[in-house]
Amino acid sequence: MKIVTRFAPSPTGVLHIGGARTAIFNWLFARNNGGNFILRIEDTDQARSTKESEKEILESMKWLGLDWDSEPIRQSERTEIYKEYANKLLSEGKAYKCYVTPEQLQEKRKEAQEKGEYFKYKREWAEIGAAPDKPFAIRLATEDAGKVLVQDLIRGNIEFDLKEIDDFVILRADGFPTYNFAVAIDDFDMGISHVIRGDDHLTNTSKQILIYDALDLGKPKFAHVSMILGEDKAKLSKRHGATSVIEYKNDGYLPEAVLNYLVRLGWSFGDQEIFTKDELIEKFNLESIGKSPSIFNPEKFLWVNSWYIKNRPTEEIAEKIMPLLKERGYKTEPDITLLKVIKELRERSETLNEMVEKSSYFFTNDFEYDENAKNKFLTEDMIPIFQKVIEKLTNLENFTHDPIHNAFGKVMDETELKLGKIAQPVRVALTGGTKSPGIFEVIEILGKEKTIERLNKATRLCSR
RNA sequence: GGCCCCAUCGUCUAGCUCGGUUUAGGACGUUGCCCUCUCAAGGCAAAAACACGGGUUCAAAUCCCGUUGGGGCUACCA
Repeated sequence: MKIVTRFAPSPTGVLHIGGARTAIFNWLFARNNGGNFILRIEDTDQARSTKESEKEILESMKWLGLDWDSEPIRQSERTEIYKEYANKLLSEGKAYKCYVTPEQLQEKRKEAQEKGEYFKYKREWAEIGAAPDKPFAIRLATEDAGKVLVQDLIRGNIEFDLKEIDDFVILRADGFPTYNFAVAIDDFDMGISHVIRGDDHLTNTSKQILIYDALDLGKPKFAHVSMILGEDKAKLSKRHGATSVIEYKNDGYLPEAVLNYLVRLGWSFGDQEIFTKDELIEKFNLESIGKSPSIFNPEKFLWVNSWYIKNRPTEEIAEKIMPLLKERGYKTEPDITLLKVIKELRERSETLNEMVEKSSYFFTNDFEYDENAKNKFLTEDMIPIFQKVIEKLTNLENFTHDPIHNAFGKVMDETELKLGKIAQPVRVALTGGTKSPGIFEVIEILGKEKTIERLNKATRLCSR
């Protein structure tokens, strides 16, 4: 059997963390089995669906490296297909027209709730307000007793009692299918072999099975994954901070890190934490997906990202960081200097954005001096020492790490000061603060001209 | 409320399918130490969990039942 999976977002917002993980699981399962991965846009809710949102979801998918086979399919363009199936059910008496308006139903529902009663749609209401020209919805005629069995690859067999299930609407008065109907039809029509989705759809699955049985269609296999929760164990939402893929992209996360972190939320492979994309494709399986919900942990996510910041090729980091540098007005090219800056800063940054923030003094002379650092380290007694450093560095022909180190050694000998006593003030002079890569590395990257210039400026700041 | 799902360190998880090999392993975070020109990175170490109660069994984190807790669904939304 050909493995075909799908990701079916509704274009009513951004691609969020939970949706992204569902997409990743489906994509991985398809790729692992040499199958197809299909993207289906569930835009049957005309009021809430937007093109912009669809575009953004597609962009997020591309950014994550989740490629799909064949063109994305939009449910809004398939209404005729749904109608056909609905009519088939109608003609077979497995579905019927219902003229009760949503408003009338809302009222009945409210009444029942006020009496503390369980609300269930009753078939005899269907004809209320019936007239030849009145709009109607189509409902599936379901049995009153019996069970529906959901066979889940992750959770095993789950039974739902039919007395809990309404004659639910499959085709709305506006001619659009409801979610459950469109999904069932599409999954069949598109030859989906495995439906991997959040367990918030478990009850929907029972309804979809009812549709398949009424139509006598073959069913896909189902795998319901537990949801991703926020730190307070509530469903992940905006108030838990960033929840969309795009936000993480904008915050300086790498797509590999997002992929890696999310796939490990609910799935594992022994003790392994870091996976390349190829490894994931090779190792991913449904059996190792856990049943319990997982809590989204920003700290671990940050750690995964910092791992990729440290380990991705320098050229790749350079390419990604250049637009960010440009935004700040730092003219830069992918030259040796940028590569050196990245080499030093990647050990100290958890995100690309942080790396940019920490790199300003490499690209501009116009950086701020930290007030405390200035007061503590740029003091009058430093003037002769800075002069010695300037003197030794000026004489250097080969302005690289080791000669610079030697130059400092000479200053240490002559002043009888320890390196720390010299390096820290120099650091403040060159970077404006007390935290930076190793001082010899900083000096090498800055080059002779800028280093001397800044030491001179610092000397002036010392004499106040 | 009803129905459904879930339950190992604070968090992600290994182990559970096929009960003994477990003083329950790894990772993030936390704390301490080492390294050290600062900050990091790195190394080493520590604290930290089988929700509870019953069974079954010679033996249970592993199997069964219940309780509790958490989550989801309960629309002519998806």
